[in-house]
Amino acid sequence: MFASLTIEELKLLNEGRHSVKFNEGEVILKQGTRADYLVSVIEGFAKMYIEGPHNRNLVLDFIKPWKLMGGPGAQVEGKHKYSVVAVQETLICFIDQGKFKKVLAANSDFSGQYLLHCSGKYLATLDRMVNISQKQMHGRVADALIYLSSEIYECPTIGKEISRMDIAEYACMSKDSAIRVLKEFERDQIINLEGRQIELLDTSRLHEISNKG
Amino acid sequence: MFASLTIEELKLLNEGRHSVKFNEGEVILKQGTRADYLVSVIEGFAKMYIEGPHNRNLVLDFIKPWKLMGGPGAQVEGKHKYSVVAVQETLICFIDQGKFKKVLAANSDFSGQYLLHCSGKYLATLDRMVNISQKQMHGRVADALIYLSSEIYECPTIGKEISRMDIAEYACMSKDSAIRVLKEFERDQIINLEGRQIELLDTSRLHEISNKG
DNA sequence: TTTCCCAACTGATTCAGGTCAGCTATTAAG
DNA sequence: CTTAATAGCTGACCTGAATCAGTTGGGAAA
Repeated sequence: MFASLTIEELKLLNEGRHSVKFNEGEVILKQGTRADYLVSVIEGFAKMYIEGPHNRNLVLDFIKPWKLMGGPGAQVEGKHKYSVVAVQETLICFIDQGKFKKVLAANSDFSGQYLLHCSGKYLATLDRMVNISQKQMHGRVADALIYLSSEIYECPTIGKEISRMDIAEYACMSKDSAIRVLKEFERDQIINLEGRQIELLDTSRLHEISNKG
Repeated sequence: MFASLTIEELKLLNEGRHSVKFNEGEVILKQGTRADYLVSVIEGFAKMYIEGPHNRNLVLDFIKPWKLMGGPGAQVEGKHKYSVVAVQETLICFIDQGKFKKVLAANSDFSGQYLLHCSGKYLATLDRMVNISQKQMHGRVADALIYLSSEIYECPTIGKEISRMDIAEYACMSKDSAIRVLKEFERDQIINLEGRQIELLDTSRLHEISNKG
C-alpha cells in the first residue's frame, strides 16, 4: 500500500515514526484514548478487540506483521474504537496521524488505496455480522478456525498463542461453549488438539459446517 | 458532502446520472449484481439488507432522502454486498461509478470527506456488532426503537411503513420474538402500539434497557 | 520440592429465545 | 359479498447455549 508514495512522502512519515517493543499481554492501544497515532505491527502477534459493556470482549481481528490499525476511529471521533493487546512479544511502529493525513491529502493514489483498504475492512465486518447473527456455535467456531488457519497462520496448525478464550471471544460465545465445540470436533476427527495447538485435519468438512451454519 | 466539489465536477457527475421511481416493495439494488452505479434516495424511504444463507435477512439500515449507498461494495469486489428495497414509493438517483471515481481521484477534499463517510459507517457497524453479539432481545429491540425514532423519523413516533418483521430483522431475532418484546414494552407503558405505528412514551427507560442489555 | 494460580475440561442445571400451531383483523382479489 | 392471503398476535413446547460447580494439569513463584 505504501508503494505509491514518493520518497519525500515516505520521509515525512518516517520523521513522526517510532518503534516500541511490547511484552506478552501488554496493551498497545486502549479503547477510548486519543488517537494521535496510527499503529502497525512489525514483528510478533497481537489481537484487536472491543470491550463491550458487562466486561465481555469481542475480538475483531488477530494481527500479524504489516497490518495497519487505528485509522477509522481516529479520523471520525479522534478516539480509538478498540483496544489492541500483544499476544506475544511484539514490535510496534507508531505513525503520526497528522502527517498521515497530510500525505493522504497530497497523494490521490495513496488515498485511493487507503479508501480501498477501509472499504475492504467494512465489507469483511458485514460478513462477520451476518455470520455472528445467523449461524450457531458450530458454524461460528468453524469460521474462526478457517480464518485463523488460512488468513493468519497460513498453515493447518493454529499455534499455542491462541487461547480458548480468544476463540470464544472471536466467535461470540462463552469460553465453556467454545471448549465443548472444539472437543466435539476432535471427537469427530475434524481437528486434533494438542495442548493449545489446534491442527485442522478435515478442512472440507469444516467448510461444510461453516456453510450449514 | 458534495459541497466541496467544483462546478465542473458536479457537471461531470450529472452527465452520468439518472433518476427512477420505484414502487413499494420493488428492489432497487440486488445483492450480488454488478455495481456500476452509486445510488442515492431523493424522495421516499428504503431499507438496505443482506440476504444471509437459510433465507434470513439482516437489515443494515433504513434509508431516508440524501443517504448514499453502494460505494464500498463496488470499489472492492465490483459487486453489491447488499440489497436495497423500496419501503414506500421512492425516487432514486443513480450515479455513474466510473465518473464518481474520477472525481474522487481529482478532488482530495472530496475524497477525504468520502473516506470520513465510509469510516463512520464502519465504526457504526462495529457498534452494532457488539450490540448484536452481547445484548439480549430486550436491549436489541430498545436499540432498534431508539435508532428508528432518533435517527430516521426524528420524532417519537415510528410510522406504519416499518413492519414487525423489519424490526426483527434489524434486531436479529425471529418475528415472533420481536412482537413479544414490543407487546411487553407496551404493557410496561414504555411504548404505545396503534396498528403498525409505534409511539415511544418513555425514552429514558428505553435507554436504560438498551444499556443494561 | 511445595504451593499457588490459571487454563483447560466436564457434567448438571437453567433459561433465553426459536419454532409451531392456531386465532384474529385487515386488505386484496374474484 | 365471499374468499383468499397476509400481518399481527398468543400460548405451548423444545432446544441451543450460558452458567455454575467442580476436577485436572501445567507453569511460575517461593
